[in-house]
Amino acid sequence: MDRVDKRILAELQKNSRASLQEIGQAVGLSATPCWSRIRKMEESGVITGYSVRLSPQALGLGDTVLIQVTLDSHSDNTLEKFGEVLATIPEVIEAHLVSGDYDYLLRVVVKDTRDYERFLRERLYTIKGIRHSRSSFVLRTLKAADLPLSM
Amino acid sequence: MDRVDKRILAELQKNSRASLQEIGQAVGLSATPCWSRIRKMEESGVITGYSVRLSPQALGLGDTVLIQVTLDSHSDNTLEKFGEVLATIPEVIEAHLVSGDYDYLLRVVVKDTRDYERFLRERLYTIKGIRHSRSSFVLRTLKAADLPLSM
DNA sequence: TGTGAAACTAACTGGGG
DNA sequence: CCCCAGTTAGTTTCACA
Repeated sequence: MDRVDKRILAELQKNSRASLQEIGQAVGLSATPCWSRIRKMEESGVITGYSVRLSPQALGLGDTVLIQVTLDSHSDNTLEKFGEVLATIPEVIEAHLVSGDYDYLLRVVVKDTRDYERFLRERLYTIKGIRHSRSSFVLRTLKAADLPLSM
Repeated sequence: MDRVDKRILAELQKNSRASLQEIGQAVGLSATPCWSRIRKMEESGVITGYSVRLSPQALGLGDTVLIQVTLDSHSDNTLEKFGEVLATIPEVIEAHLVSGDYDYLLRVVVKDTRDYERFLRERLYTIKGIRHSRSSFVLRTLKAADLPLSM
């Protein structure tokens, strides 16, 4: 992992379908070494896959909500069970077990506020063991989630 | 956007470098219609780009921290300024303006807890206008961030 | 809208600096 | 390590059902 590898990753973050020639051009190398560097990073686990960026809005998912969840109990069993239930809920696209004031942070996508009300009623409030939850609607997103490669 | 389009998107979310033949196989179509459906979704804005999934750990970014930030003032100007400063901090990989108890939720990646202490001292606490911040370390991530296509 | 073949472009392999 | 040239595989276009 040198400076050139990081620049290649930055190019792939911008557009993973760019040709090896385009990437090579951007980092000042021919296609062949770019290809072998990328392969090495795939093998070493730096690159874990290739994905597509989708517009939630265009898919009819206009609202993102961040939910802080506090559980009744912090036993291994309760945490495990809660995680398993979350895995089955499509609206929950992220779930993090965290330290601090609450236990879980969820990221949920829904059509609109009406749909969110349905989500709470049908999905979240039917889960046993939730002591407390607190919702925050995302009003604006200022930064997306690419990893920093300059540090 | 029909059922087949969604299945194509699901395949691309799993692996955006799969060949059109592989995608076609998965959705029961030949390569050509897959290609034209993908092109249409690119043009209509459903697909906004192609990216690479990287391992934060493999890049030496072992800790993720979620920070709730409350600002002193909620004037347009303050919010704007704060957003501009955040944009320049590489450790901040996500920033959401939210409704509710606090104003911003940040997602920050750092090497370790020592590095987080540095981040707080050098980056976050030097920003004017922060009334209060509350950090939660991510202990475990149970679900990643692909959009649901089954709903 | 779909299929299948033809033309084109990019990914991959190996030889040489 | 890198470049270049040749081979293989994938993408894009087109004629037709």
